[in-house]
Amino acid sequence: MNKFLKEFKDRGYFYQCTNEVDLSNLLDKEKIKAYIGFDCTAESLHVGSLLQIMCLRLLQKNGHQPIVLIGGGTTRIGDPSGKDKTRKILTENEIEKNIKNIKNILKKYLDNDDPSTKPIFVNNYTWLKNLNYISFLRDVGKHFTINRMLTFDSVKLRLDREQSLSYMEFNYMILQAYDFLELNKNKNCILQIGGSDQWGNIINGVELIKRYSNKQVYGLTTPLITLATGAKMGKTENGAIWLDEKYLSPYDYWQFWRNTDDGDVFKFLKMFTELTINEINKLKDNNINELKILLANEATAMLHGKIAAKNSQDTAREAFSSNSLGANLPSVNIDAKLIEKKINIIDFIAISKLENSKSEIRRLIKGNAIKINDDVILDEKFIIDQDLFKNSFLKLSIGKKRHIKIQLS
RNA sequence: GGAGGGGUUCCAGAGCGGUCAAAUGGGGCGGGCUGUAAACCCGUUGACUUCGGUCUUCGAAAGUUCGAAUCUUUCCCCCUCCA
Repeated sequence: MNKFLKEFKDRGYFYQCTNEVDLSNLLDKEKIKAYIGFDCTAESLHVGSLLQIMCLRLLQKNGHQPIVLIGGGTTRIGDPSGKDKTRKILTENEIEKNIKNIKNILKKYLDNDDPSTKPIFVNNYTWLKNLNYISFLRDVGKHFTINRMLTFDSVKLRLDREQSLSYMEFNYMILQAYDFLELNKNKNCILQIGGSDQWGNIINGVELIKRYSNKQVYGLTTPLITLATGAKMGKTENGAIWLDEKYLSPYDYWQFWRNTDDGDVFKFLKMFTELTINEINKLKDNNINELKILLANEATAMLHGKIAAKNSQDTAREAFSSNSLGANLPSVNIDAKLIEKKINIIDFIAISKLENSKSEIRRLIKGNAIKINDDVILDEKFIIDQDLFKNSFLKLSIGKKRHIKIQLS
């Protein structure tokens, strides 16, 4: 089997392929261009897209050139795959802003120097916006039958559940197929990679190119990652695990990986680090918590850099082990004048905006969840005074995992 | 356009004049056990509180009533069937 494909499988990226044997042979013979599309509904990417990003890196490592398609056009329509409801339609400004953010994150992950493998960024709005309806129907639309379109999950599930599907969304798969055709014609792209939920959209592209240009192209999908607990990866109640440090600090990102379920550690080491499969296999007997730290370090370093990863590890050790104050803990500034007024613990936490409901803070206090400098606070009327600040820092803990540095200013 | 069904707290989903800040389940949060894991157990889950209570919630508005998520009227939205 082709080296790229083998690693793709070994790392657990593989779910389905339109024609594995032919693709493998082709990859042995030549360097290709492959594309992955990212939609720009959200302001940033989160770990849910990380597997796709890892695929781009793997392409580059094997000398292939990734095309990153940003769905500026299709985001204006909304992919019905896996959705029960029509998505909210974003404004032009929001979309433009999102595209910029997403691009910046991807650039962090990809090698932008080697001219033969550096990513080609394209935005499908550039071609979709100029489509002429009549000629599009005649040239592209004639290759699709409604009969077949109705059989695709993205459409079928929506109809089966008696959820409405607008004509606009119904067209999504045709537009994505057209993207592939466009990239094939103009960039000689012959492979599309995507999540397993994209399978329908991908084969539509493959078939369209076959009918339109009589060319053979390929599709490859990655599995939907579910956690050992069965939940979907990437979202927590506190929000998504963003890849942008504006939305999630490197420390919190590190913590996300550090808190990986035991059953997912090896899977994630393979998927989200670039340790070789051999190296990973040799780790079988290591302490599971050491492995989680390794995972957190590798994943954080890849995104935020080695220094950030190291800092996060140090901070975590300090925050969790001793009475010391982690230097890199997320910090909050508070006006020194307020402390002079001797405010109580509830107001203190409320002012620092770490919780926005005083009732919630009261509940936390009742539940032994609040600590100041590692001492549990049980008294709602506890007064915060100057003496608690050592070198003008105070360590506030909310629950076992949230440790925050409060700083006087 | 006609006929029916429905909109309840994060979600699902009960309630159908007072005992309702609203059952139950899920999720979340906190605690315990542990390993910053899982499983399990316990608590909690509208806001404010001088911890006595007070205030705002059941699509929107108006009304009936001592009292309404529950009844009436109008309006908005969703779904199903017929045309």
